[in-house]
Amino acid sequence: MANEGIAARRGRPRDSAVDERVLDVAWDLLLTGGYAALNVDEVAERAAVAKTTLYRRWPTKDHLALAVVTRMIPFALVPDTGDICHDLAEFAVGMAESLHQYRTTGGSDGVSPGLAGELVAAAGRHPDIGDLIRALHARRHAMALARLQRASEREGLRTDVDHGLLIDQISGPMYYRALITGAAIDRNYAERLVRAVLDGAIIAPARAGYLGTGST
Amino acid sequence: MANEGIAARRGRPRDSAVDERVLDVAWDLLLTGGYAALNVDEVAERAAVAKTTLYRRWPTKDHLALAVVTRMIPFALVPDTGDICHDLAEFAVGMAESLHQYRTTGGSDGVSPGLAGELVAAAGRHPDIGDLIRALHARRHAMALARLQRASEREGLRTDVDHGLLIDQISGPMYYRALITGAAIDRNYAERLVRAVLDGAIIAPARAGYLGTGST
Amino acid sequence: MANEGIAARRGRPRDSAVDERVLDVAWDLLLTGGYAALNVDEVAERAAVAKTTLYRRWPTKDHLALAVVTRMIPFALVPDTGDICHDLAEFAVGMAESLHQYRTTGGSDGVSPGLAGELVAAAGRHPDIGDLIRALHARRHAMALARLQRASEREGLRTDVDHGLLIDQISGPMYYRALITGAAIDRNYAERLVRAVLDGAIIAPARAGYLGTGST
Amino acid sequence: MANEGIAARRGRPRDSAVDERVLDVAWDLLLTGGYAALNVDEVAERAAVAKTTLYRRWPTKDHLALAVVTRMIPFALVPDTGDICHDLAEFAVGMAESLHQYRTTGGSDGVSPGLAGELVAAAGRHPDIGDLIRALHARRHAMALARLQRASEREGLRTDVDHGLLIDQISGPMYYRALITGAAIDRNYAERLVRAVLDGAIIAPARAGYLGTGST
DNA sequence: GATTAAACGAGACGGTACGTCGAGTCTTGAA
DNA sequence: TTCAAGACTCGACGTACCGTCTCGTTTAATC
Repeated sequence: MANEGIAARRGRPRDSAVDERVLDVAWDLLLTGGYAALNVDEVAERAAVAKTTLYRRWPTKDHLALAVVTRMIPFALVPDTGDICHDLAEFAVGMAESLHQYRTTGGSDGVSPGLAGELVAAAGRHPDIGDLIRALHARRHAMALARLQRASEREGLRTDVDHGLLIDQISGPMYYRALITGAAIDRNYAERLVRAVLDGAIIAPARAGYLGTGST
Repeated sequence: MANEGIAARRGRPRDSAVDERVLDVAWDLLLTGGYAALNVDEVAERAAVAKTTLYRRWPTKDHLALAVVTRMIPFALVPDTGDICHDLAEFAVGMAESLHQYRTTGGSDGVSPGLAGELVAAAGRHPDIGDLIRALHARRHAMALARLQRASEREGLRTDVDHGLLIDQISGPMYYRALITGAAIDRNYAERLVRAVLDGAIIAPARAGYLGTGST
Repeated sequence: MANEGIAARRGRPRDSAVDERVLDVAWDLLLTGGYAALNVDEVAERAAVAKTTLYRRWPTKDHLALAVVTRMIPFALVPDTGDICHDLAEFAVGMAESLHQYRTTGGSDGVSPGLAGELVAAAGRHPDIGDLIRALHARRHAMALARLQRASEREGLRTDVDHGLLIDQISGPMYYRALITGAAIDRNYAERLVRAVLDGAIIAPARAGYLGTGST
Repeated sequence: MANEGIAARRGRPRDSAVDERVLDVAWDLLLTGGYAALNVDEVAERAAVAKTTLYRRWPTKDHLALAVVTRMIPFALVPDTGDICHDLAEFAVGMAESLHQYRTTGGSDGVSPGLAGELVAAAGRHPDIGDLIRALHARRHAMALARLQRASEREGLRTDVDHGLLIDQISGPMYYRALITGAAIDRNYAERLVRAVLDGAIIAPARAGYLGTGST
């Protein structure tokens, strides 16, 4: 997102320390007071950076916010331990943790969508931000798809179920709760969700795997 | 949202025509230019209403937007025809249609979250808006739960599946696509989703019901 | 300012207690926070009076303010003890005291014109208020003129000096200091002023009168 | 009022053309409709200046008004021709002319205090405006004092009269009439006033000077 | 006693302007 | 060229306060 021109360009080179200072400050503001507290002037002042410099790197406050967030909040990845139940559950838990972080920035009440909501809105305001976010999710989707593919081949996942749909059934409820209903998204919910989704999608033997039968 | 106290209220009563004019104008602006075009001054002027009056009823632009939207975009309800597959599919389709409307206000590209994203952000900015939205969804959730309960009793829905989770698995992906991935949410997707979710949740005979086997 | 038509009018008569309550409250607000604190809504609420009622009596906040002020701040009159020096000095001192009161409303610093300035502005905004104020001053002017006339006849005041001018030379500096320069207006200044003005206007014997030679 | 730092300041320098445009427009509005017509939004628009820029220079509408006025209405100075009678008369006439300008802005009736009244009120509302105005008058006062001092030395002005008081006796009535009584303040009045004040303050020979005996 | 005229309390309403906030651009001088 | 500083534009928001209007209620004089 920042710079990296290849050929040594004329003139004074960009100070890479700037990126760091700015993103740190911005993250701090986001943590403290949420999106509303992310004020460009404030960021510039605290980071001892000119607004010009700032805008040279991020064309918009929204872009800055996205940069901060993608840097600080890990994007849930899909592990591959060989146990699809376990891996999907971990995937869901990672997602839950990310979303929880979004929720709790700005001293929020833990129910409101918080930062995540603002980023969704930002995606609506700036097509390129939308593209970025969608690309990010597409990457994750592809990763999950690949994992499911391997599960089909090795772990008895039914091949007649729509893998994409299956991923939606896991990711969707997480975001739904985070953004809309405000319901809790913890490890317990993540695991129950994965179990429910996989139930019926896996041929017998796998059913007795990692997640057991569990109860709420 | 407006008034209707029962006991003879003192003072000049609120002019209910104001609500109508304002909401109409606001809706028009939203349709035309999206959330960014919803300008309080403009609304006031076009509706021939003083800004003070406007702020007396909706304390914030966000509140006004929510009012407009809840009035103009029908909230998907859960029908009850006796066929749970069909009913849930209709429910999902209704939701899809609502979300599609959110997406396409303001001449959007049909991929970005559009108005819905802004409302989610608004829910994060104003606790009371969050509460309202959550209450709305809770009402819908309860309605769906009741429908599933009846399905357990009459239509062979397995009783050992978590009904709440089941609803999340339907609503979640819809919102996920609407707000995050930008993927299409049409009748086809809605039906596939419901089929996938119910598959395994219903005891044999029902499987051959309304939705058939279908294909992407 | 209030009412009391002569012939008993039809309908409910005005409640004279209202005037009192309102003026008391208004005066209190003026004292506490100056003209800026004189808020019509606040007055109405504190006096437990409807704004309608209030506006039925004083067509404007400015009118109300004037009413309050003319009720609470005594208008300097011209005494007649037979000693023109003494009487004019007392007159000036009375004026000084009134102006001091204006100055010190609203926790002022004692230099700013305070309430008096606002009333002057009000006189500029509403012709009728201007007329009222001018009439008030005209009345005082006439009174002073009459006093000077008697001084001409009995106390050796030179008849070739312009009495009107003489009054201006006394009143003027008082208001000038109160409204413009912020200089002190106390008894000392009042007396020095009168002495200076009368000096030369009075035939010898009076010069050794009430005010002596004084210094400062 | 504008800038003029000496040391080369960092950052974009203030555009001095802005001051000019704004003050011109504001003056125009004042002339046309008086203080009530001095509308910040209007000024900004007509001067093609952002409101923010405007408020950066004048923190308040009142401050702007004062700036306009001090720029456009010449402040009466004290000439020195060697004839104290003549000079003071000119001084008074200058003051009269200024005050007349204040009175006649906004198509006033020529009796009400007009703009001057509003400025007096402004001085009461904002301590710094009061300070500015008082400083302005203090400067004039000092100038007049100096002139009187020279008159004492060269023109036979009695040294035992209080020069400050003498100035008050000239300035005071002018402002008194302008702000309070609404009486005319023309050259004739100014000259009569000066004559009356100096009469008795000057040792014989000077009495037959510039102003003669005059009549109303 | 019924009617009627006016005052009153409460509070919504219209209108106008003010001052503020924040985003993003532009113009300097210095590195 | 980049950077720091800071002025500038643009646009909207929310607030404040004034004075009017519309109810329903109360008080008294009149029929």
